[in-house]
Amino acid sequence: MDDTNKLPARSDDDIHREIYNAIIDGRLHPGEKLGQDELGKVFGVSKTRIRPILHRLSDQKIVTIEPMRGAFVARPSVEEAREVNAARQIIEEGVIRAATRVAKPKHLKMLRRIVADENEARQGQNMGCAHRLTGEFHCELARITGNEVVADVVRDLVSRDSLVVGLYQRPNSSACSLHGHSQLIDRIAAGDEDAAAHAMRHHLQDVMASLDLGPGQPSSASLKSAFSHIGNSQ
Amino acid sequence: MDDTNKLPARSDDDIHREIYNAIIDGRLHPGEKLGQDELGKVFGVSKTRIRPILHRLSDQKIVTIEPMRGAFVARPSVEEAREVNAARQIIEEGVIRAATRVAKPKHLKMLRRIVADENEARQGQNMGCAHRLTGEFHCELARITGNEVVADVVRDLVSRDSLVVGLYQRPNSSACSLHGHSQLIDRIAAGDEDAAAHAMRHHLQDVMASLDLGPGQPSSASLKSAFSHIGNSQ
DNA sequence: GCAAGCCAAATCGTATACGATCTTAAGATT
DNA sequence: AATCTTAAGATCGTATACGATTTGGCTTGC
Repeated sequence: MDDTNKLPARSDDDIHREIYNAIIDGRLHPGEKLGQDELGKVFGVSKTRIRPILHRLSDQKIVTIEPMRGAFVARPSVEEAREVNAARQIIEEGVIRAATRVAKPKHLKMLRRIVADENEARQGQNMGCAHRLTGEFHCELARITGNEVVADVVRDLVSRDSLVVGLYQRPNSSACSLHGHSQLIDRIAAGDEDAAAHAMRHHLQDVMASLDLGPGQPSSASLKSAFSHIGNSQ
Repeated sequence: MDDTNKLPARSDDDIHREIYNAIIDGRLHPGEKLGQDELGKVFGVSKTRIRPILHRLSDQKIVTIEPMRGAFVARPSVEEAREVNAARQIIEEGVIRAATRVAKPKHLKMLRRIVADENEARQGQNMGCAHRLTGEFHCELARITGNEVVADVVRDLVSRDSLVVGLYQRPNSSACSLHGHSQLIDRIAAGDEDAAAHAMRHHLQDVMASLDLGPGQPSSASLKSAFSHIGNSQ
């Protein structure tokens, strides 16, 4: 939407965001190889600039780097999935408590709008967009605290969970998050901190329970096609 | 001297940790310049390997990178200090609640031991060690949750706060944390989640209040002396 | 026919080299 | 004397080049 006819993304942050989004949006699948030379050609730069970006993604646990083997889109294990979810339960409890204390009507409005958009996307069978908005809800909730550090932490966790959901989600069982989100908003609106915290924990548990924790298989797609919108031919 | 690479092959993580610890322990002061060539000579490697490490430290907000200028030890502003502290209040509330729910006697024992060590260090005027243990207490508290993701998040936040404290701490007003930590342990031992959360918020507020938020001055020390224990000549 | 070993191709990790940009300091002008 | 200009030095950012390691296939032997 923003980078249509702009020739190759220039800054390191742009390239980082490009790969990041490609992974979160599911255009690059878990397990897929991210060759340095190949990515360099895609973005029209040398692999010297690609390497630190891959390491940064590795720090974010979005990418796995195997020494002398290369970088791959992370394929979180079931154990890691459980741990990230548990971390979200712990951290987002503090977040929703803080948010409940300071939430104003405009914040609630914003949250309701996200839920509405998510509902709309889901009705339109636009599952990718709906999935993205599901994460956006939690990020927006963190932003209510007015604390950017907290927002960053939550965003990182949500990103990792996006990978998990993409891997282990059952075909058609994700309507529960809509009800969960609405319930969270109601609790916040009521100013009931304990109830909101309780609802958050259960909401995240529900999301976890809705997953199919059998091993997901990485379907390999073309790397170049995922970045086709950049329009840089080798 | 024979610099024919007889130092144990240092991994990037080792170098990262070395610089990281030097900053957290206060051997490198906020604002100090971290030249790529200079650091490369210190560790006996090329700046090619130093650069990504500096970027990684920049992601952790421990180092500031000014484009085309270089890297410097981060000198968090008063505003950033407040934000990190606020983030800790939000996140560590969730942490201490989770810890209270699952804490076992051995965990309490570990926490009390850290407080004892901290007290001992403070009596022995070993303020650097005492300061480090103050952070260690909060990290250990996070580890009680059994969740490594949470522990990592807390460690990052505590690290950033270490820089803040090093910059803005008043000469001799840091005994309050001892009482605060003991109180936290008591609340956890009592299994009173709400009281523990309340105590945590106030503890972190107290730490913040004990700071002198006048501008701290960066004292520039020699870069090589900070890594003198590595013993790499030239 | 199958397994083990070796060689070639590919890819990664690091060092070196080079152009770009900022800083510094000296010199000329007002 | 102060300030603007300019040139030299230093440092950063990137590309290229080279050694190290893995992979996959082919040969060889059983």
